[in-house]
Amino acid sequence: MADGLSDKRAFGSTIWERPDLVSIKDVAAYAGVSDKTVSRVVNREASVKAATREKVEDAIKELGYVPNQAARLMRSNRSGVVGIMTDVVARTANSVELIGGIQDRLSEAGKGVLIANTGGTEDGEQAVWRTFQEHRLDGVLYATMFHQHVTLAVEPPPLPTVLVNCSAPDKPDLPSVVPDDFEGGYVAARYLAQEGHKRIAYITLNPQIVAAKLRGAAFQQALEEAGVPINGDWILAGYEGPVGAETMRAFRVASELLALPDDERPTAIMCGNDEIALQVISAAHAARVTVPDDVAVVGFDDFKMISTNVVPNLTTVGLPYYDIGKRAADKLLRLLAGETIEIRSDKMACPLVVRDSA
Amino acid sequence: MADGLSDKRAFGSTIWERPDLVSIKDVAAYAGVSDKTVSRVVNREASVKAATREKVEDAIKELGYVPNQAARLMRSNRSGVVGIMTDVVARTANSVELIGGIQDRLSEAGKGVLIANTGGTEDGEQAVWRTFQEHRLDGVLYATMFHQHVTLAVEPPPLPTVLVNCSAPDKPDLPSVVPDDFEGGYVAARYLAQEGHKRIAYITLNPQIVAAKLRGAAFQQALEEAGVPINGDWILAGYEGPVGAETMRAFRVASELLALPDDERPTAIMCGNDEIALQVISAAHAARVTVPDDVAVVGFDDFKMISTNVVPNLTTVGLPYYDIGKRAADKLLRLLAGETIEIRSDKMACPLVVRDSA
DNA sequence: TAAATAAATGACAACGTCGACATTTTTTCT
DNA sequence: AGAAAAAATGTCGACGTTGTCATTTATTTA
Repeated sequence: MADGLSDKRAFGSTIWERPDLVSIKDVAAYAGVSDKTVSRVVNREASVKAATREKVEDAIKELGYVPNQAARLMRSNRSGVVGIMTDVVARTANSVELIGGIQDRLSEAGKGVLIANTGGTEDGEQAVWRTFQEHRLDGVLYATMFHQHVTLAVEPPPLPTVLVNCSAPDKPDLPSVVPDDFEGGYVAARYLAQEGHKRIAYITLNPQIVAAKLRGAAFQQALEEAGVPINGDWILAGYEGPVGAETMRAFRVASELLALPDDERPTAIMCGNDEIALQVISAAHAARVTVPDDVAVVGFDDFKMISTNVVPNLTTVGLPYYDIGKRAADKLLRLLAGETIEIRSDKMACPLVVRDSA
Repeated sequence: MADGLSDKRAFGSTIWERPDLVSIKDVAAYAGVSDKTVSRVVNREASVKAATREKVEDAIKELGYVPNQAARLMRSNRSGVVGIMTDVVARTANSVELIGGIQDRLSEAGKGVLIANTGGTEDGEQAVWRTFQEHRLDGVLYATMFHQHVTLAVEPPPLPTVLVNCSAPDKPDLPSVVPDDFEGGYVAARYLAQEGHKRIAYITLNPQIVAAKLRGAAFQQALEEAGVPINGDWILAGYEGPVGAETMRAFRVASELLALPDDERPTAIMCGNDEIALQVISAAHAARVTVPDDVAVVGFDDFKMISTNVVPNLTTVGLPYYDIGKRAADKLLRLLAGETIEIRSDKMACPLVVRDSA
């Protein structure tokens, strides 16, 4: 066998030889017309006689001609491709929806999509900017995994850019699309208040995170407005450690909360995200406290993998990542079309999804 | 305000004017050398005097020159970009790792990555193949969300292609990289047997799915080899409905299993994936059956979001998606380099991750 | 020091496509 | 039928880069 492998066909059809590429001129010669006429057919321009068009189309099919975008680009200097630059977003569950929304909107507009990871480093980001410029991308969507504040590695961005899920406080002119974490937190807390809860605890994300701050502020405001007392001891961090390397401690925290006597225990726990909520429900089970009868649990993020699989299904606040992606793409497209963008920072509403846990 | 918006600076720095692009000739003129010399500097070719190189590099920096990849491509007809074609994979949690692995390997090799979704339709797939050809991509990684059998919409694939997480039974020559679901199922079942379990149930994925079949067969073989009896009534589907639109029923199924008297109840439940496992654990809690003391639970897939957050943490079989991606990318690169690929279908081992639930 | 060799740089064409403009063919109108 | 207008098609060059080969400049050798 070792010997036979030198044969080109040794691996059957998986050896792709790179056929001499068919150009527009080959087609023109084959069809007996000029290259320009072929160009016209390919680009669906008007003034081509039906008979000619047919002749050309046959030739195209016969020769397997595929237009060379690079050559097109070279004339127009517009690639028709938009870049998505992410820190590590392309590796998280959220990102999936985000990118889906972006892709859907861009492909509607006939744009291609190029995804690149910066790896979270400044060097990485610079390299990506460079690649994007080399490929003459039309624009860039700069997306992060968490809602956070960012500083671009290249200032000002050398290509039209929209921030997605992040904002640049020192560059307020950069358009951005972010979730309205405040509103989401507010809606969730108000819901619990309206359901009659008077003893509400809150297990937070890493407090460093922008989203955590906004949600926390909303929690306080909603309860104040509803006249529900706020117990400072019941606002507890579900994670510990620095951003990006935190460890979960929601189970422990929740267990302590739930170990309180019946009439001192919180009747509702709001959670910084669904992962925390899962730990809280696990803790409730372990403590023989039933959800939602003894404690209501509200999550955040609506990670479907958790929220629809845990029993009881999670009542949670959805992060509209798909819509954020779509909106951001739309914004970039409008920017590219030369429209003036009035609203620099779009905040997308976070809907409360009521299921069984609260 | 409405009026002022016509002013170019109304939106501050977020109006990117497209500056007249700097070409190699501009740099050459500025540096007082020929365009070819600039080209040599840019491409780090040997024979350029240090003084000249410096002059040129200054000019490049001064003018902000960025080479135009399209023009390069037009001469070489090689884009240096690899396409990832997915059904809907870019929208699922698994895919995140898969794509990460691919990206890491490809960027090592200095290749770009272009991700495109087919939307799962034949038309969509054809459109993507076309785009890939138009951009003269070097090669294609054809990835699916589930380990499954596929038929390409364009036969034979017009570009060098490696299948990722799928295989084409009617095209055995197409290189592919898939998880070794059989081995994973085998390891999990054997582990339970070795732990002394004699009454083991299995709640499966949609039985249509390739992975489900392989894992099921492995379950049977492992138990047979271990001399553990197999109860046909305890092999139950955790989902119902057609592939892609199934509904979860693992909670119900598990609840029935767990409602059996203590000495008839399974002492271990193997699950088709971690979502099923989460429902099983939920059911155990509801039935006041403790995990793992009364029932051990083993998941599959190691979705971190579930496996590390539910308490007890899930013992599960990891799907090495990152490695699969990396391996597939590597395989494609070797193919592109003209190497002969000996092994057409790589099966990647699925490691058992022992945590607390079994 | 002149010739021979090596190193550095330059001139020019070509890649595939399409825009500007020119030319030919067809259709319409009188 | 002949002229004018409209439609169809063709010619040519430019886009930015690099390969080929030619030319200039610096270095080594006899």
